[in-house]
Amino acid sequence: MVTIKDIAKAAGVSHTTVSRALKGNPVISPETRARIQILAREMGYTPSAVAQSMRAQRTHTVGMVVTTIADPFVVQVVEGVESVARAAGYSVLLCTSHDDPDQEIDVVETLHRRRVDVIIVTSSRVGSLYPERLGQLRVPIVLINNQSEGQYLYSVAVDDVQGAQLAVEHLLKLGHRRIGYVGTNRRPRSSRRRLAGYEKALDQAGIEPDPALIPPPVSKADIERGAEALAHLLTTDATAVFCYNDLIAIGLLLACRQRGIAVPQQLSVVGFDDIESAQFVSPALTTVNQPRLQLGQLAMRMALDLLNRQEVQDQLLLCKLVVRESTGPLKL
Amino acid sequence: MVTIKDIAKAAGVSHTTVSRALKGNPVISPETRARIQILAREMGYTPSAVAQSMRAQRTHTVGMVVTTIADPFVVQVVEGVESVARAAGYSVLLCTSHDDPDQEIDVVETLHRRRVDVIIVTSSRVGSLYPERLGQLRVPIVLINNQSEGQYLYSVAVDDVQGAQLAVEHLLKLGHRRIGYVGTNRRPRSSRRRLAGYEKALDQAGIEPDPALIPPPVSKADIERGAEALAHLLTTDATAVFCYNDLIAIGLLLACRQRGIAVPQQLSVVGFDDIESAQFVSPALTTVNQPRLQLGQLAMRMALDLLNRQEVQDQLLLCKLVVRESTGPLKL
DNA sequence: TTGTACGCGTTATCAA
DNA sequence: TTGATAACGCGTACAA
Repeated sequence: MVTIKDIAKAAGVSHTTVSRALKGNPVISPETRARIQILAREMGYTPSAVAQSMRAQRTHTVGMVVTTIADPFVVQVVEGVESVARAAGYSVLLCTSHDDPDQEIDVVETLHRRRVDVIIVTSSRVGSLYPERLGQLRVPIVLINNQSEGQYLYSVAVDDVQGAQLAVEHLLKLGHRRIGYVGTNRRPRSSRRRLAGYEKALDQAGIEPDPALIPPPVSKADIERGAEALAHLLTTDATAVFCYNDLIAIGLLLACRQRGIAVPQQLSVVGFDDIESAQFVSPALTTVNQPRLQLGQLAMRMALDLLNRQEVQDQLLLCKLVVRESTGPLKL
Repeated sequence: MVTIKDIAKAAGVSHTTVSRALKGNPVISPETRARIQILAREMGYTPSAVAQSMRAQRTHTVGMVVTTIADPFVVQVVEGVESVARAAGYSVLLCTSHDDPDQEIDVVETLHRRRVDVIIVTSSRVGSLYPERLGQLRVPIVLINNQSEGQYLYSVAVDDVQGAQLAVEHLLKLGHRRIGYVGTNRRPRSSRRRLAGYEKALDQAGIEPDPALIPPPVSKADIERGAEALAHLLTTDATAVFCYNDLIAIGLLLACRQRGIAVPQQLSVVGFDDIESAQFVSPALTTVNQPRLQLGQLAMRMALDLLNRQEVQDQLLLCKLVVRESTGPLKL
């Protein structure tokens, strides 16, 4: 690996001069600067970011912790983070926690060991776990859609309440009155919030929420959760259902097809997330779009602000309703 | 940030002793070792990977270059790489090239500057671009499903020919004789290979390939490409079609629904990749499964072998056929 | 058993 | 305009 010392030797100057010449320091004479720059190119020199980090006590690296990359939600968030990061000269260290608090702590330690300048975590549970350790680390942490309260933390999140309201108001406008909600206990906090939005919308329409229309959450893969929730709802008089996310909604749709239940004629279905598959299922899924790319971009911008010692404020992003074919007017 | 020197000062020993104590060097007396380890924990010490990299001339970092994370294909490959990497004590720097050769070169330079130990690139075009520079870098590069030939490079790929053969043989077994192929020019190399597999399967069945059944590739988003290809095929007597990938196949399926063409009764459709949406579309898509997770794992293992100066050999992975509902027997 | 000194590659400070 | 030196944090050869 060629270093500035190698170049210095070849040019017959000190490595200090080389360093200055390469960064265009005006104190170096134009001729030597040019000579050294050419030499550096010829020798295939690339400055060592490791040494620079060592010296500057800054790595220009952001640690990104996700539950799993396989989650269609996560993908675009990462994309948003990466694009903003790279534009600002930062690189992204990607780690997965597999939704396991222990692994989440483990990767946060790894990232700290690697001296990342800032950490971004999606759907975290880390906050409540060990605040004293976070205090020790002194690494700013930005949470995306975090599932836990905590100090030392900054956050960017989607407005779950507002999104859920959009979904349920849409169903109400179509004439539905008996509307179910299928939650999850794998994301307790946002599931509670979407439930709150659901109840708020019903409340504003003067409808009393009916616990019978809310199948108790079970810990299962989302697709099966949807099928199972359908079985429960069929024992009720529900004419529409709002699901915690698209995968659950898709599982429910597939179960409808198996059981010969017409969507939306017999049952209207709304999801949440707007993942890619939502537009391809049949009928295409009406859902609530989370601005995922924006979520990632905003998180990274907030991270940059933190690094520049700017004031930052927690952000709440609004969702948009995407009406497709899985919802229709109430049939009497 | 607390360093071994801080601990040394607090313990009244030299930083050398601290260093040795913390890595359990048996030359240190058990009492001082214990004392120092406790002290280190209390002070919240984490060794600096930056300094360690500096000293060891090794970063234990792998650079991963993908076209875009949004590609459902890429996701699992990254997952495979990350899991093997982390198990081996490596971290992953993730970069996107957006399928732009310039950006691809740019990120490779960035990764080199950061002194990653090895680089993994998916669907690369980098190989042919600047072999002399790659020779300078001296960073081993592992390519996944690469689209270009080149030296200094190691590769892991899926057997496109075999996968395509599986798909077409399946259609032949169902009685189809007039089978179309919808390729792409965005992945020229693997599209050519899948075409080769298609032709090979036909050949073995004693069928002459008919160029009329192969809509000329156009540079468009995959979904539209599928719709457009269907329009072309409807002017022929094709009874089945094999698509370069699932997104094209899904686009074709959606177009069929719009035009009222029954799948598989009037047209059998096969995709390639087995992305998540393939199981959710209606009818569920018969497709060729690429072992994506394995692809990523294998690439990272090969990377580790390279770092340990072991012999490595380019690998070709076999695909599996996944029969769902979009293919059926030829109707006479 | 412990400590001293040095180097990894870069940049800032001070001196010439 | 250029150079010598030190420092970032760690690990190791060598000395005590």
